[in-house]
Amino acid sequence: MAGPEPPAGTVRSDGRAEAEADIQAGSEALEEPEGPRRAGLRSLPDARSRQAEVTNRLVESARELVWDAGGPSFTVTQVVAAAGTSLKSFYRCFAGKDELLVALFEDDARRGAAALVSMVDVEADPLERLRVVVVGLFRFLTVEGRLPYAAALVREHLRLAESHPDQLRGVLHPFVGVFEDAVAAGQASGVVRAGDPRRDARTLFHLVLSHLHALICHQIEEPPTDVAEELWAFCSAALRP
Amino acid sequence: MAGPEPPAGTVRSDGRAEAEADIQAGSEALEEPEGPRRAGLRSLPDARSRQAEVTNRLVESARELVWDAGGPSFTVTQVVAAAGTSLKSFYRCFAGKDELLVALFEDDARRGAAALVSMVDVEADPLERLRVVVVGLFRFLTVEGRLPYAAALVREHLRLAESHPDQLRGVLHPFVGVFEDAVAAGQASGVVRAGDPRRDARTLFHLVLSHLHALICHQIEEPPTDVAEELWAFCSAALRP
DNA sequence: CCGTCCGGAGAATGTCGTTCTCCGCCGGAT
DNA sequence: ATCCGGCGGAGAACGACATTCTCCGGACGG
Repeated sequence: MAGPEPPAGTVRSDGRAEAEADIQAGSEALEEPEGPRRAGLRSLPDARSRQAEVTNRLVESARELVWDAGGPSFTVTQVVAAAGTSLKSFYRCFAGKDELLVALFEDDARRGAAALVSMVDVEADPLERLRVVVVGLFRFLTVEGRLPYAAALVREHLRLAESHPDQLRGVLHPFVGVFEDAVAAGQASGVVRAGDPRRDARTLFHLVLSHLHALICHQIEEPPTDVAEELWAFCSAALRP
Repeated sequence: MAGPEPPAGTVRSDGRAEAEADIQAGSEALEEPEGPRRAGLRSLPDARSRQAEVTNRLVESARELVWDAGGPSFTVTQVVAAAGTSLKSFYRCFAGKDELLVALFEDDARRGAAALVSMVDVEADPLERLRVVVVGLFRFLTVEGRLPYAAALVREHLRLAESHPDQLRGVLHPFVGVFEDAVAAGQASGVVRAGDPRRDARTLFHLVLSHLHALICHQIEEPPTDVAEELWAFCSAALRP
């Protein structure tokens, strides 16, 4: 995964894939020129791809553990056991547990944003598109057993935003980007009041996460579908011209 | 403010008394009747007040540690050292570190809500009162060096909301109550659209916290005052009839 | 003065993240 | 084929903490 550009996301053919370079710390030694000087090593590319392979397996295992433990309560030892590798390898791939979580969230943000985009693209009306972004993200995170997983994401995301602010900004960018595009499009077609699209996007995003969290903590008793609609009612009122 | 609850606004110099019953687990033995059976003990009331005293000192020490460490990174050992008591006493007062945090937040919520109410009460116009609630809470939490403290509050509040949902609901009730009152008053005088005041109150509250957190994590670069005004612009748009 | 209970000091335990050590193994050099 | 150097696995060691447990002194009713 350290390579210049794995096809990983395929989200949008445009940008927003470059966050990767920032995400993985701990692989600083990799970019030195593989000139004839170091010819004696086992092929560098092999080492890279093996490491990328391990990294992916670690992230996958972490995802599963978070999924069915309903939180990042998993231990590093569990992750490496599930990934069939060793602690040493883990710490060669990530600077620590938090870095793994960041990588996991980055992966999820990419997937989620892709899913969201595909939900939005079937709509033509700008306002309807915006609605689908808000409600769609909410629904995407509340389907079936994904709720506890989403809870972990919401909670840890706040913690990580404080300890790794720069990386987190990059991680959430795909999501916020989708919101931002939708808001900007709404403004362009006059169905959304003027304003900084990025700020509004961030606000909407936080609103979705807040409601999600409230739902998880049983501070709200209504069914998710209703919550989603009420959320959208609030947002659309706030954004109407 | 929801029915049975004491008026959130008044800080009640007594305060704190009945909350203890909920907060401190681990003192099950205290409520047995002090009949002649157990006459041989040192006076029960004394024991209670001494314990309450210790509880207060622990909470105070925790507040200071959170304050100048900028987070709940303090250790239990530090708290008891600062409070001049022992681990044993700590665990007699609280079931664990989290319970202490809950008690701390409860205390702060009461103080903050009181401060908020006194800020609001100088205004007469319902919409203006609502504005002061939103902007006032924001400002209250961003003054001077309170920001890191507020950060800890926001972050841990989410974590605790998952592990102690019932207690947290009670803890935040004072705050949300102030919002709820303001929203309801706004509805009554027609400056706020119809809707469930409690839900809207919760949404506004979460919006304030989200913006606060964004500010803390440097996801927003503007000065706090501007953020507060933009926040209110969003909220007032969402709530206008 | 005595037994009893309270509460302090702090040692012991268990869990984790993180680091460190040892060692087998594989590919290339000789 | 044999030797060598480093990669990676297994997992022990370490350090921080929360939480529990043990011991002990001292106060207080009898």
